[in-house]
Amino acid sequence: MSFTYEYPRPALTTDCVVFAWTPGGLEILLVQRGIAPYEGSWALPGGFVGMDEELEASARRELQEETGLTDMYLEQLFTFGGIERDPRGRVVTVAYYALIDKGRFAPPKGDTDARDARWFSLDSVPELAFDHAKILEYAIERLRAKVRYAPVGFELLPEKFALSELQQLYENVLGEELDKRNFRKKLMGLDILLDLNERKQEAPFRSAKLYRFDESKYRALAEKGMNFRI
Amino acid sequence: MSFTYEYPRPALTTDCVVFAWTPGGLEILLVQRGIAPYEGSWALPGGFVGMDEELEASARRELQEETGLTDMYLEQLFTFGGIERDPRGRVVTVAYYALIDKGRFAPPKGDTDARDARWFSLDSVPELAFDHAKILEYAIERLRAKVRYAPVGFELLPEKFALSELQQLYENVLGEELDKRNFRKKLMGLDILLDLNERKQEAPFRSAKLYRFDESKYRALAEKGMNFRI
DNA sequence: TCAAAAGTGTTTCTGCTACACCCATGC
DNA sequence: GCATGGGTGTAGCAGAAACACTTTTGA
Repeated sequence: MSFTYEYPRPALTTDCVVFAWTPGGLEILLVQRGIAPYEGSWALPGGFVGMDEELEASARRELQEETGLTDMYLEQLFTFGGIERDPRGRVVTVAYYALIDKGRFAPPKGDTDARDARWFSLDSVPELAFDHAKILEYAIERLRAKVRYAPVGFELLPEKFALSELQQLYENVLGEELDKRNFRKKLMGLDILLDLNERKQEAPFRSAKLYRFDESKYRALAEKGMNFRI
Repeated sequence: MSFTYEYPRPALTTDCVVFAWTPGGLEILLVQRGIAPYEGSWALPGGFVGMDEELEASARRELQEETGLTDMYLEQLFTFGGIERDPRGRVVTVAYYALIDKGRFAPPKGDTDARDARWFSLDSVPELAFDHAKILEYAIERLRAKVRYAPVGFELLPEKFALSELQQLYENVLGEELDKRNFRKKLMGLDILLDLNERKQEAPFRSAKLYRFDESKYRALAEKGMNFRI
């Protein structure tokens, strides 16, 4: 089967930078390519956009296929269209980034296109195929900017989390230390955290209170002009 | 001539929201389509991406061809890929927005694809072809956010401008009134305006001092951690 | 001398920053 | 009883917001 057009068309793909957080820091999900070009190299999960498929749906489908992940926060990042970015010819890619709670998912598995899929700590990312290093850099920059003015950090945590976990997450994303008292004051002052009156289990010392991000409350307050700023 | 591929490919275009400022408020540039679909309707300037053309270069070329504008501030906005957005079939568009000093250019002219090109005040934009109303909305939102933390507003003014013009511009973009004294204090405090020791001509009353945005000074200060915030 | 816009300081308030100790728990 | 992270308040400071009058110029 083949498809013919009057004018040449670039191929169109989506690629996705998937972030997760652990107490050790931020991680991203990479797949090892099972086919040329860059066979054996690590790359962002992604693939060609179907003809009847929305761009975001394409990104979600690729993630599902290559890594088993579904239902995560996903946001369009930037479209990369450099002429030489793919040796197979002109390929334009719409890049997305995703934020997931790593605990929600089984360890990812590869598929036919992807031999293997693995988490990498952000400070030990291998060489990446194509221009994926540039895309990753762009994604980190965006995430760093966005956590400051939008409540997206919660997407990286389990539903129930301790304030110290949230603070650590922010420190990892922003790359700077934050004052514990000021951080807690700020978060509590925003009035968007629900105190669950539960405590984290299994600690060899005092256990931490657990909170949940109250999204509907956040929305209501945001309407009224409150603005999230960390 | 025709081009054949193993898998179907969406067509790829760029479209551009061109903003300019006048004392009457913000304006955008629209072209009247000379060909189907939506023949006769007003639309954003744009067109198909060439096979050996960077995305941004495509947007610049289309603007040059359809409106005569060159060398303006241009930034990628978002990629719109809705399945039904173009009746001719699947067309994905990478949207950009541009900021220009209207005074630098002759009144725009149409070309073959565009019967006519005209400026429209933002509060009297006609019905737009395709999903261009959505793209416009997105661009306004982006511009509104961006002028607060980056010195892009200057792109809409002539090289030499009065502080009151800058303030009016900000009021138009943000849709709110600003205090004159606080605005001047803030801008002067940033120390990125060069006092030209000139005054605006042709006023039937006291003439205003002219300033120029000192980009290299801005960059130097930005490096050192100063942050532009209005 | 009037009309129109340019230009200028001070006070108040709010929100950010800096900073150190006691508490609860499991071992 | 000790090691470990959890949890708390206050004072000082900087930047934002509110606010009104004088100056300059041309007609």
